[in-house]
Amino acid sequence: MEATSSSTKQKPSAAKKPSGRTFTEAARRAQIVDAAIEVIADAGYAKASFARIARAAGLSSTGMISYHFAGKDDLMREVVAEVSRVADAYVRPRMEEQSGARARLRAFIEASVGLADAYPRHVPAMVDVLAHLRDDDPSRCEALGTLESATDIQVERMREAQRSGEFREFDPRVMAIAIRAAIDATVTRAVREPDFDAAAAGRELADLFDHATRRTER
Amino acid sequence: MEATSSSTKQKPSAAKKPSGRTFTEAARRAQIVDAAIEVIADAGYAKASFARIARAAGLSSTGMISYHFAGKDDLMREVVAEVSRVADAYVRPRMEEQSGARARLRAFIEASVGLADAYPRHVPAMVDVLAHLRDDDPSRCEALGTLESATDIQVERMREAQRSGEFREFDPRVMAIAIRAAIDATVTRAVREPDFDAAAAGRELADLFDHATRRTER
Amino acid sequence: MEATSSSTKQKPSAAKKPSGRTFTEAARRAQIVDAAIEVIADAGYAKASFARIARAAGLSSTGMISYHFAGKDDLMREVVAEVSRVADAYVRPRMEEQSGARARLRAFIEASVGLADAYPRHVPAMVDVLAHLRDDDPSRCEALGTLESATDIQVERMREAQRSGEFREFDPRVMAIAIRAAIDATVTRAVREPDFDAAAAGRELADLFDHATRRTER
Amino acid sequence: MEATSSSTKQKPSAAKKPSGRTFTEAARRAQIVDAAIEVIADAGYAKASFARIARAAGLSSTGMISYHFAGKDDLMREVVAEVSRVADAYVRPRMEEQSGARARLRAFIEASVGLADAYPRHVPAMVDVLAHLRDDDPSRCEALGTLESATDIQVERMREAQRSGEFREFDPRVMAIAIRAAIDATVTRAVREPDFDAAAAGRELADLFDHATRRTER
DNA sequence: GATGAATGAGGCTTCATTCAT
DNA sequence: GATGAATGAAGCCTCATTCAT
Repeated sequence: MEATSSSTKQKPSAAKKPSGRTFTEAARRAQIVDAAIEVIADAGYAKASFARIARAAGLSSTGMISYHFAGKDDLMREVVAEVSRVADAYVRPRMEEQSGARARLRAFIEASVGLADAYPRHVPAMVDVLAHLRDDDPSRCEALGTLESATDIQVERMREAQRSGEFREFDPRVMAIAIRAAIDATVTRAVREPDFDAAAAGRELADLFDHATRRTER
Repeated sequence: MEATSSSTKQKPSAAKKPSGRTFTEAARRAQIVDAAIEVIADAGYAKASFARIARAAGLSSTGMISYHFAGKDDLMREVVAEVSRVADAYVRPRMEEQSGARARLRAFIEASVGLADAYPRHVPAMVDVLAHLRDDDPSRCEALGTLESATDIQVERMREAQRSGEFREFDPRVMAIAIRAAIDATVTRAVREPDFDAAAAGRELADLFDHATRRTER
Repeated sequence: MEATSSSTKQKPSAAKKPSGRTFTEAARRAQIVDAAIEVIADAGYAKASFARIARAAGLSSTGMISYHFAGKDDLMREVVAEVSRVADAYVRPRMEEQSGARARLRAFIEASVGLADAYPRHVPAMVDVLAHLRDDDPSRCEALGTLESATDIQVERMREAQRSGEFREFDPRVMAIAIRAAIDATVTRAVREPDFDAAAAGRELADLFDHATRRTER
Repeated sequence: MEATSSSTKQKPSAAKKPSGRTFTEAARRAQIVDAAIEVIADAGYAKASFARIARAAGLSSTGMISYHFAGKDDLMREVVAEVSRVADAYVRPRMEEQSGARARLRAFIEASVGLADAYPRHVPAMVDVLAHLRDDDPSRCEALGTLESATDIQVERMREAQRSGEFREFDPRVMAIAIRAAIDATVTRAVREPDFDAAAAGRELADLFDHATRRTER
């Protein structure tokens, strides 16, 4: 996972060492990551300074965050990882209890939008963080890698459904991008606007992409 | 050019002198806005400091920017307005030469994605700026207002097409959000990845939403 | 020689337990001092933080250093003391097996430079530490005291050789400063430049100060 | 505040020049460099923080230093350059009015030590800065380059005097290192100890190296 | 004894903005 | 109008040190 060369320069104390992490340290890290998610979702990445995050986490100084994370990159990487973990844990089982490409795509979309109700801040936070990762950013590789692979899996699934005749012919890559973007935008909207019915929007979005992907018999 | 006419609608509190803008002042503002678009697209909103923008504009000091704009908010508002203007000038005629809701939607999508080739930096810059506008941000109202109204117009158009039977029944609001998000994500991708065929992706996206919106006769 | 006796004079507030030091505690202190010497010689005093030293010593936290030393001053004092001890143990016997002021001065210089081969890190580390001791620094008195007394002894020796007619008339204080400075600079050079012949430089330096001090018969 | 700059303020009656603007910046830089020299000489490099230097320069914030210098490296490089300039301006004419290698070496040493009276803080500051330049430091190249070339020139001069028979045979490199180190140590001592007679010490040092270098048999 | 989490001061740097020229 | 020097507030980060376990 962190096998890439970029992470070799990190401090041993801060770099990912799942094994050598104390329980209390893991707890603090989780606490800080949660606070970061909250702040990013509420105030935006640009204003998510260590000072704000520390305050949200009930810490007395920003030094504490630097103590537990190698730097802002490290924290943001962890934010992305945490949201990915939560999203995966939420979405995957809901997908897997369906069979057939259409039903699974629908389940994927509805579950993804459903996250807006279950974890309202996670998705906006992650979208915001990812929007700020640039090519020159060394942390981009790892964080986006996780996401890209998720996209790749979806592309592969859709390609298979095309071969089996369940889906019509289309460019799976463009479709995957559109699905992802539509979900993220909808979730962000749902979180920001109180009277936005996320569940209904999820069904609408699922309908939308069902129509967009299914084989049209004429 | 059309620069002066559109900006006369700005609130007096935000803009300096809506009507009595000198020609040279308008030119300077345009020059700075262009530089800002370039910097935001290349380096991201977070790194788009006055210093960088001034350098990109060939100005000798950041004071010049502060002199011509009421603040960073004002500049960013103008960036959004400029991109909206350009986008509208590009997309609208291509839409209007079509007739029928389906053809017009297709033209809208293809033209919007086509912006990636015509003005590669404009759309990513605007997406980046809008991602940073928050509820507490006073400039949000106006900047988003422009965008929201564009969305509203599209929602209304789709609703009409539903009434006329050209489009199937769906929530036009969710659809509009999805279309916007998909376009933006595709354009951003197209700009960032050199061997991404924007025109082909535009056609794919148009197909996608054509399937998603059209009346399914069964 | 003055190894133990010198530390018994430390202020009670600075040293923990001058006399009643456990064997393991002494070992820990020595281990830390060695690590400090290594880090200072390699990275410089400015970068010799407790964190770095702890890592070099194989310790898991900087708290250990604070536990064993009253503070950074205390550690640095011990570094100086340790190097002094090592240098004295190396240089003194080589001096004492010579007789006559000229031979002894030569032996002193050659042995001092020879330290660069025997303990490459000790002398640069000490020079670096001493360069950072200032008048307002409370640890200056003691650490420099050790060194000053060494200089005083040498001054006295040279004065005697002047009285006996072996050395010409000169200011022994200036001479002592020059000898010390030349040795330190040469050693530092020798350690930093791999193809610097320390032994040859030692002989050159000894020649230099032999010419500079001996009675010139004309 | 502008105690130093007032002396440099020349002909204010002159019309504004395009270089006058650059001049004010140069004045500020000089002011900051002077303050840095003062602080480094008084408190040591380790404690020469931007905060301290800004205070010594009468500036309201450390941001001002960052505004005028690219970073701490840049400032320190300028410190070294300034001291080199001053030292050269002081030493070179005093050397060049002498003829013969012996007289010139003596003039060089006496003038170098004489700097302690003329510019008491310059030499200690530079010695302290140079002691902190490490191999990994990118600014080392330039700063040390200046110094090394000065040493090289001296080495060449001594080599020539050896060929002409004025100097005895010795390793000019070791000699140059020793001379430099002895001068620096003496100057530092002279500055720190109020009742240290720098002029006398300079003569002593000149004697020392005269004996060390001159051809012995006459 | 030893650990490592916590602290808070201070470091350098960047930023948007103001103001005298 | 234009310039660029000055400002002061954050920003992130490192440090020596303390303390409960």
